Amino acid sequence: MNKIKKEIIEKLLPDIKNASECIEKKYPVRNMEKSAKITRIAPSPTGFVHIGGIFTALLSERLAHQSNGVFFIRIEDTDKKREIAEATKLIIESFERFKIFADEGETLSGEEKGEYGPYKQSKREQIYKIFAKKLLEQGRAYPCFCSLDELKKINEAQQKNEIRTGYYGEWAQCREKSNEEILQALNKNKPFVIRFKSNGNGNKIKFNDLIKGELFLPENDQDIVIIKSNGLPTYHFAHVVDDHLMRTTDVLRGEEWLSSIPLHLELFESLCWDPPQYGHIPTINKLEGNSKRKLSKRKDPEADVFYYIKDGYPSEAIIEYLLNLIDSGFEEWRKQNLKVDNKKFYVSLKHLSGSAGPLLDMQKIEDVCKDYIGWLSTEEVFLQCFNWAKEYDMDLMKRMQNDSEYVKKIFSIERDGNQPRKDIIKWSDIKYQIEYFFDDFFEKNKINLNELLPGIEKIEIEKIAKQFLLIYNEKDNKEEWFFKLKEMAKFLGYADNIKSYKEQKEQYKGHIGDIAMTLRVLLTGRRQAPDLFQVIQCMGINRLNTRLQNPNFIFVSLFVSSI
RNA sequence: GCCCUUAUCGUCUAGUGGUUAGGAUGUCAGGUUCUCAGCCUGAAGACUCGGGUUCAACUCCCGAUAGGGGUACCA
Repeated sequence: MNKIKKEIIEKLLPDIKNASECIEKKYPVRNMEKSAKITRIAPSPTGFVHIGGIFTALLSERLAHQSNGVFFIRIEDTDKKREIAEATKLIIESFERFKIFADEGETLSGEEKGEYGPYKQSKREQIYKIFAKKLLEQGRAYPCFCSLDELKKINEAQQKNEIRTGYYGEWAQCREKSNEEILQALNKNKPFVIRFKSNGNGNKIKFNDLIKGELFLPENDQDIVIIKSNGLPTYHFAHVVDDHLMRTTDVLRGEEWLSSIPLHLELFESLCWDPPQYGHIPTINKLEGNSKRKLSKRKDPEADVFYYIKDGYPSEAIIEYLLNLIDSGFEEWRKQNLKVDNKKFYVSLKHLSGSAGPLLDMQKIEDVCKDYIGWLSTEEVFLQCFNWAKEYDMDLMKRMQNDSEYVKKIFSIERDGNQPRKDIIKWSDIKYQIEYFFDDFFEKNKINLNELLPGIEKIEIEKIAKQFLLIYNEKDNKEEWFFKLKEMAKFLGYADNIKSYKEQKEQYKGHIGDIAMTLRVLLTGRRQAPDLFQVIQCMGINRLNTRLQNPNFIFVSLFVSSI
C-alpha cells in the first residue's frame, strides 16, 4: 500500500490501530453442537414493540432454545435521530412480559450479560471502524464526499430518465476519485461517508431462504454507505459485522429485508466470512377497506403490544396465537396436548411458507384466550388476574386481596372437569363477571324487574322466591337440588321441562326455565350468569336469604302478597 | 418507473398431476337439566384470471391481474 493511501486511511479513520485479527480473536466460534442455532432479535429503540416484533422474537427464541442454542438481544441504536429515550427498557420489558427471555444482551437493570458484547451498537463504533478500515485497505471501500443535495440530484436525474436509482456504476461519482483529490477534500475538512465498493454487475444469484426457499435475486451493484458521516455504521454494515462476530447462525427478520440479501451476501464475501442462514418472515397485516396493509404503529392501537397487556389479554395466549401463525401444526398439537406448556411444541419453519402476510384476527385471538384461560386452574386464574389488577385495576386488586377465598370460589365456578367454562377473554373482563357476588355492589332495589323479567307478575316473583327458600338445602347436591326445583315448578303450576310446556302451553304458567330465570335475576341482577346451582353454592346461604327474603325490594309499590 | 415476492372458504391455513379439496375461526340452524360462555351435530362458504404442457392441471410452464416489500448518511 502506498504512502498516500495510508495517509488517507489515517485521516478517514484516525485512532483505529487494532488489527481486525485481534477483534476476531475476542469473538471465538461458539463451543456448541453443530445443530445448535444462535439467533437474535435486533430492535431499534425508536418506540414501542410492534406485535410483529414479538412474532419475530418468538420464532428466533424458539428456534434457538429448541436446539440448545443461544438467543440474544442486540440493540440497534445507530440512528440517533429516531432514537427515543427509555425505549430500550420498554423493549426488553415487553419481551419479558411475553416470556421471551434473552440469554445474552442488555437486561432490565441496564447491565449486559454474555461474552459477545457489547450488545448495543453505539458501543461498538470502534469495531465497525476496524473492519471498515480493512475494506479501505483492500480497496473494497472508499470515501464519498457527495452532499445530501448532490445525492438528491442524482436521484432526480435517474428518476427523470426512468433508470434505477442509487449510487452505482457511473453514478458513483466518488468511486474513481484519485488519492490526490481525496486528500484535498479531506484537508478542506469536507464531511464524508465511507462507501462499500461493489463488484457486482447485476447477474442473478441463487439464494436459499429458510422460509421462502430457493430464490433468484439480482446481484448487488450499489456502493452503499457503510459508515455514516457521524461515524456510526449503517444497518447493513453493522448487521454483517455483528452477526459474524456474535456467531449468529440464523437470522430471522422481517421480509422487508429480503431485497437487501444480495448486498449482505456481498458484504460477507468481501470480508471473507461465511454468511448466516436467513429466514424472512412475512409481516402481520390488517385489513383496511379491501386491501391489506402492514399493521401501522401510528394508526393501529393493536400494533402495540401494550394494547394487549393493558387490557389483560394473557400474554401466553397471544403467544399461542402467534405460534399458530408461525406453524399451523400448533393448533392440532394443542388439541392433543391440552394443558402442556407450549414450549414443548417443536416449531417448524416449513409451514411458514411464503405466505403473503397474515391478517391479525382479533376474533381468533379472543377464541385462543378463552380456551387458554378456560384450562387454567383456579389458582392460576387468581394469580394472573391479580398481577394484572395490581397494575391496571386497583379496585379489583383490593377486592381480590380482601376477599381472596371468596374470589377463588367464584373463579372455580364451572372450572371443574373436562368442560370448563370459557367466558373470560381477558383479565379486564373479570370485574364485570364477578361484581354481583359482592354485597357492596349488588343493590337489590336497583334491579329493574320489569325489564329483566318481562311478563312475570311481581306477585309471582315473590312466590317463586319464597318457595325456593323453603325447598333449598345447602347440603343438596346438584341432582337433588334440581329435582326439588322441578317439584317446586310443578307445585307452582309450571312445567318441569320445556318439552311438555311446548306441547301444552295452556296448561302451565310457564316452564322450569322461567323459575330459574326469576331466581337468577333476583340473585345476580342479570339474565346471564353461570350455572345457577353453583352460583348459589358460591354465594352461600346468607346471601341467598338476604337476596330472596325481605320482599320490600321486589315491590316498589305497597302491594303485598298473601302467600 | 425499476427490482423482488405472493396468490386455496370472510379470516388463519392443510394438501395433491387423478381428493366428495381437509382443519380452525367466524356466520347460520338444531341439540344439551334453566340463561349466558362452552360442548355436540349439521349447513352455507375457497383453489385470482387467460393461455399452454398432459389422457388428466387447484397442483407444472408462460402471461395478465391483484396484494406485499424494496428502491435512504432509517432500521
